[in-house]
Amino acid sequence: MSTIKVRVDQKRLERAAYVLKCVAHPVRISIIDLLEQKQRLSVSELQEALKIEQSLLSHHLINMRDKGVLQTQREGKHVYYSLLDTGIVQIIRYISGNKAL
Amino acid sequence: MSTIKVRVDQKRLERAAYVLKCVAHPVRISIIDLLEQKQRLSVSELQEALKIEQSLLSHHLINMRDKGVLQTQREGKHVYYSLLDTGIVQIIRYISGNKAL
DNA sequence: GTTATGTATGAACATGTGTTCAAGTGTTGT
DNA sequence: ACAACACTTGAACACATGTTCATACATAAC
Repeated sequence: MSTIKVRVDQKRLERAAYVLKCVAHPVRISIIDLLEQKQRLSVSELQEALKIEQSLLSHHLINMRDKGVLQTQREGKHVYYSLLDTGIVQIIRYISGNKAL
Repeated sequence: MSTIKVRVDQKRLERAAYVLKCVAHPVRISIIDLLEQKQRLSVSELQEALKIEQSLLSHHLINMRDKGVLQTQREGKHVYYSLLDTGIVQIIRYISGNKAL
């Protein structure tokens, strides 16, 4: 009787869930998709593409940055966001390219 | 001035977020990990491995089944769960094998 | 300085999610 | 029929999350 064990330790599990949660939202998936196409985009460029309220977008962006998915650079009035964790991209690419979905 | 567009359509976005949400939880990641190791496991076997309350486990399992990630077969008193969507496995494998996490 | 533009912040609210508990359904064995 | 076991269900609650609105901050242009 071989007992089975979870191979991933608790910390990794929590971290994995944390990252996945951050991706599991239509708006955030869209943001990642856009940033994969064009390395860096300002908030207003993203807003133009997503057509959502500015403050809502800002909340999502800051959320993603705080979780280590995005990074920012200010340039004058504009703030440019870009992908930091490229692993996320692979997940999105996999998911959005999956016929089963 | 080339405007950028989200490449994934709304329905796929929602579905992708839906599936990812279903994975974005420590207990559910563990369940997937266990079911990858051993094709099918009964609720009590899973409970033994996860050491969580039975009804909580049941809620998670049914949730995952309803979302098309798992499937069930009853055999006598036992109910066996197994993975239905193998794509999920790849995501978990990718995430849990990611040094960056 | 003031104004306009781009972005962030915080409170408030609605909604969704995870968990527990108590009770329910199936199935087997006696 | 009854008890014992394996699992499900639903209500209740706490907590997290998404959204909106109004307001604040930062930079540039005048």
